[in-house]
Amino acid sequence: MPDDDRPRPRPTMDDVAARAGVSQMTVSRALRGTGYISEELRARVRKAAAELGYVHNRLAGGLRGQGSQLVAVVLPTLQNRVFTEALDGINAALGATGMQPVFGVTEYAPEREAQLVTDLLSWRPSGIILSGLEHDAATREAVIRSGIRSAEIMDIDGTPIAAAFGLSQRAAGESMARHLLERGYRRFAWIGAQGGRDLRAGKRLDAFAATIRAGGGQMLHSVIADEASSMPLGRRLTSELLARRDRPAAICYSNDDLAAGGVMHCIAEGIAVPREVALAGFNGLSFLEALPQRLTTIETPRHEIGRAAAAFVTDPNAGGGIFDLGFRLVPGDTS
Amino acid sequence: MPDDDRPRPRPTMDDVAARAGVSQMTVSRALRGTGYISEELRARVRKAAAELGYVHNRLAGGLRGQGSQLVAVVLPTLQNRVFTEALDGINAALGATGMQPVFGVTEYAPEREAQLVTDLLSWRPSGIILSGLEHDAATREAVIRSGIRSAEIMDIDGTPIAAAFGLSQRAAGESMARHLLERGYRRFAWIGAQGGRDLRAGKRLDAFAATIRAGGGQMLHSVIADEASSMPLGRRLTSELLARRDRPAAICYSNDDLAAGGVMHCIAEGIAVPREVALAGFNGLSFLEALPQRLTTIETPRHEIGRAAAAFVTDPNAGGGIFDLGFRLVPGDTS
DNA sequence: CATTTGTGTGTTTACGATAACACAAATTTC
DNA sequence: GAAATTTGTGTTATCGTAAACACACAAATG
Repeated sequence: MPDDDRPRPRPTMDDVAARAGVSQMTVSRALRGTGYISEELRARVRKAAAELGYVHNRLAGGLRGQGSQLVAVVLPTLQNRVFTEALDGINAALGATGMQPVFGVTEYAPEREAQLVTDLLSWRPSGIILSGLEHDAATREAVIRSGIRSAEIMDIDGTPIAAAFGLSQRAAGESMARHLLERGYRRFAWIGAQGGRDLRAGKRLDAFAATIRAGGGQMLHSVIADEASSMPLGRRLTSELLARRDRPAAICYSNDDLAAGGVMHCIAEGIAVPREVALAGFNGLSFLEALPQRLTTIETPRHEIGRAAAAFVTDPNAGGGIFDLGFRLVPGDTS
Repeated sequence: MPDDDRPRPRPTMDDVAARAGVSQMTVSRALRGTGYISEELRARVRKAAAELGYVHNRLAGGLRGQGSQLVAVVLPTLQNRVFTEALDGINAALGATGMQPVFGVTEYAPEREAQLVTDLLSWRPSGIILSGLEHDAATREAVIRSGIRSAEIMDIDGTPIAAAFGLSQRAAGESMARHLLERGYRRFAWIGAQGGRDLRAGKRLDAFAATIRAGGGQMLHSVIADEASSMPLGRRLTSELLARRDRPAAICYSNDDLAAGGVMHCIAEGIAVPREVALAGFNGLSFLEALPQRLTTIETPRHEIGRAAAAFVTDPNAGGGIFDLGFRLVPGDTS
């Protein structure tokens, strides 16, 4: 076992240069493929680098050069599929550019967002992707001062720092309300989670309730649990709601996890959906397709939102603005 | 509007030092809170930094100092809750240390893993977290040469580079098989996904099948779809499987998404579970609790696995080895 | 044939922070 | 009261890379 205890320093470009018999700068050019360089030298350098086990040091590169080849991503949570799918989209788009995401999670707390943005900016990322349009003044300020490209995802009802990619949460809430009114329902309830910290869900609820009332319907209940959304929570809240005297004819959930939980409750209790009570979700999560009862939901292009936002922040020429990637109301079974 | 078009350079510690009337080194000490420094100066420096909107440059810090305050994380996919939950655990543990995760996704392709590890190592992270114990020789080599702390998560059946945090996938498969045999089932089928690229699921299947056979049972079918696992896929495969002549008495799925899809199929078709066919999943995803039919599953401490792995790589004194965080078989309803 | 233009390589310098060392002044210790 | 320690601050060297500039020499252009 040829063991070597001292943590000998990692090889640098100078070491590679010495081995290949060229200058350090030539190594830099050869490995990055920039500027003019002969094929022969390029091969020699690559070989020397491989033999030494040379690993590029992007800290040094980023310090000297411009961008750091990192993109900062700030998400409210990793427990909601919506954000992990958006992250997947971001990751997919970055994969093509050689950039890497560094990320942080706020748990829906604005002050953590501010702290996180500061921390992430210290990596001098080439871009930053935030969730939603509402931020602390400090957060906005920090992003603007940084001068880097920014994108805000999921919501477009507001004024982005530079660009917003998502859908109109208000329009989605309104659309759902109109659909249910058209189907003849008049007595509604809403079930949500995250204790109102999810501002996008709040916008949907506001628009939903306003449209319902304007259309002659009633909002009987609006239950927002403090905990994170999940199928079990949806099941429990539905159970509680349906135990009340003034049963709604339709329940709208702030997302599909909750709605699926509602379906489970109805299946378990033998409650006919949608005859006895109609259920509607939000997001179009793929597992809805597997439910025995097809729910009404609104499909959102989460992956595409992430992809587009990442493409935006990595393209220095792309112009900002509001990018509405739309949504699609998917009607559920009527019997 | 005092607008300033030229992208004036971001303030550095020198600027802060000038404004606070101290040396640049004092600024470094004041902001990091290292060494001796008077409270008065510390306050003055903080104030100057805030006024200038100074943002620390960790590229420079990392280059000169040792660690880069980054932890590299390599996951096979973001579409499986197991890994996003582990990521959440990693993130939670890192939050306490001021480190940030940089991550990449391999899509279960070993060669992408090798590339990704090289890319991530170029950030000179203080640690790296990989998924599973099977890697390309190049990947292992790169991690070892880097000299940084590493942890491998989810699996412990094998030899880790430095440390493994997870559970014995074989023991889990065996445990499930024994449980089902005890319940009297003898005719089995297995449903999986990811076309066998998920090596951990493969280990579970091997151990499961071996135990079933040793216990006098038969493995009638073993269906591994090529696509990613999901509830709809589980529903489809279950439907196909149950349409065959030689129906199994029990179906074991490689994870809960697939199993839940199976439940949905049975509910929709009016097939009694577990009387007509028993179903068993793997992972103990929380949504199982919401199903009308409680399935047998094996709960795994995914969040804790992530947390422990992150704690390990950020603690320079922690000793390596195999850390079995266990699993728990949760029996389903029997009627 | 003189002059551009393109190709290939080397030298110098700067990026922005931290470690290591140096040195005063204020305290404590014996 | 001298020596040792603690506290507080500054100076210098350095991390590993890439931009900027310089300089050869070949081929293309007029």
